[in-house]
Amino acid sequence: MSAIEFYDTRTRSRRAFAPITPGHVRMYSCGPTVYGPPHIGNLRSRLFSDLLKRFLLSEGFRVTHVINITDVGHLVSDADEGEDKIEAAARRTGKSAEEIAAHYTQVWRDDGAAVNCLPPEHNPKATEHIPEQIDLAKRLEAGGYLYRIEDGLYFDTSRFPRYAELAHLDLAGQAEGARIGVTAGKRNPADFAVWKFAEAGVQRQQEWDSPWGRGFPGWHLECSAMADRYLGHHFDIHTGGIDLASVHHTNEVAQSECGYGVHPWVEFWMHNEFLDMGSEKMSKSKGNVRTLSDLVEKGVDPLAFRYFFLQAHYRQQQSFSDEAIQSAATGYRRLQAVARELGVADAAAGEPTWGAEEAAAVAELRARFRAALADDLNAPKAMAVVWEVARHDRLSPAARRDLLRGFDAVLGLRLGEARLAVADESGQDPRIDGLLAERQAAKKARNFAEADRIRDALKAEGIEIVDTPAGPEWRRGKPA
RNA sequence: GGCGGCGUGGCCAAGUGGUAAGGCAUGAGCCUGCAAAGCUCUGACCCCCGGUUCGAAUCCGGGCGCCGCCUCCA
Repeated sequence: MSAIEFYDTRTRSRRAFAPITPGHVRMYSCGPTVYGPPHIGNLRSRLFSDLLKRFLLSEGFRVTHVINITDVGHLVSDADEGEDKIEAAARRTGKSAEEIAAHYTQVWRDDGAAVNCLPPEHNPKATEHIPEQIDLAKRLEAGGYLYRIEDGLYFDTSRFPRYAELAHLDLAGQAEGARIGVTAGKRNPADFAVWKFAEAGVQRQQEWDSPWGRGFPGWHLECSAMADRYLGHHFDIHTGGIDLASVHHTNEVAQSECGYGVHPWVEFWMHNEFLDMGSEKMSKSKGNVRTLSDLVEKGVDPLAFRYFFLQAHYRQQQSFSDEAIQSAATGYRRLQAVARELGVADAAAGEPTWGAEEAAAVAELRARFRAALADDLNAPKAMAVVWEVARHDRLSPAARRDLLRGFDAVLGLRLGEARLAVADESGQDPRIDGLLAERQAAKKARNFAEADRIRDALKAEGIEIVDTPAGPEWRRGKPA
């Protein structure tokens, strides 16, 4: 078996992967800041970490996966100024910060479940780990990494020589650029807040006492503190969107390596690329973010989005468009049809038996599927193997069923399961079933005009009739 | 100004030195009362120009085009 290789952002290279503790992988994924609905780009990140986790599980590793919920401290704008996102949303809607956070945390969990992501072993909230964050800040203060200015406690990036390492930053070059805003009092442009002081006269909903006064933690602090709490000082994999590398992750590294005295803090940094939205580029300020619910409203099965995700490599920008998601939905539907016919989800099916020749073919396909994923998680290549099995005309149904079942443990497409999507159950509505019977009778009498009339009438209601070898079925889609 | 990525058939997308996976769509056929579904068949001068090589989509140089990050952002 070939070695597992993953691309690591820090070293900008693909390396053989092996967990620090044999047999046990510890990974951390940057989760949502819960001030608004997750969009499909966020979902790509979630799906990426889920695919990674499922693959590691299929390799026999025990996996401890942590995904944080950031429910405080993420500022609306520029470096370390502006309003806290959650406080801002609360003010805008008249709800409490807790209500906002609780609501969007639930949406995030529901979306993850809808696309069949495994729940993380730990899903810690920043507000429930304030002591851990204060502890880290104290460690940094003791090490002389912090300095205090008017609005908060800042990390002095010049004290950390490896600051630019993860994202390969050219700090001097950047400083010449016009886009770096400089907060008054900061020693270096890249310095960031570890603890922010509550402003006098401004009543925040979320603030805590600390050795430095009342306030709230800086955005990056919670990830370092919670990763440490659940995974220890040194762990295997940290994932997130590519945009997080240069600021958020860079700052996490600075805090963690200086605070906990480790290097490297994380063995593999894995970043997923963005969804390319083309002309309809998503922008929260423009209010045109696309969410999973938007897709569902258009009749797209959430798992069709998962299928869509699997069609491109995670480190490649993936073009999203209605046409692209619709073709994925079609492909997914067909794959499901095959899987159902094969009984992929039928628990009753016993251990398959096959001859030596077939066993060799099965082993070869299984090896290619596994090798594709071991090759820096090349999902599209693995999907090609899936289709090869789905359309194989020489393997026995039992062999194909067994292969697809094994593949799906990693893919998470719920292959072969009866899905209750928009439209599955037929035979549940007496009126429609009655009309269907009438149509059958008309067909039998070769009165096709009447048969088609019934079909058209139902279609006008958004109900589609499909004749199958087993008889007519109907399903309710969206009204045309 | 700095950092990084991409440009493969109508669309999405693998492939990083030996002459192009897969999905969707299109067209033709089979099936069907008609549809739908399903099945079979169907398509590529790999952005352009140079170079290296026995051999390049794959490496190098130069163009052109597109995108992301550096500021909250997956």
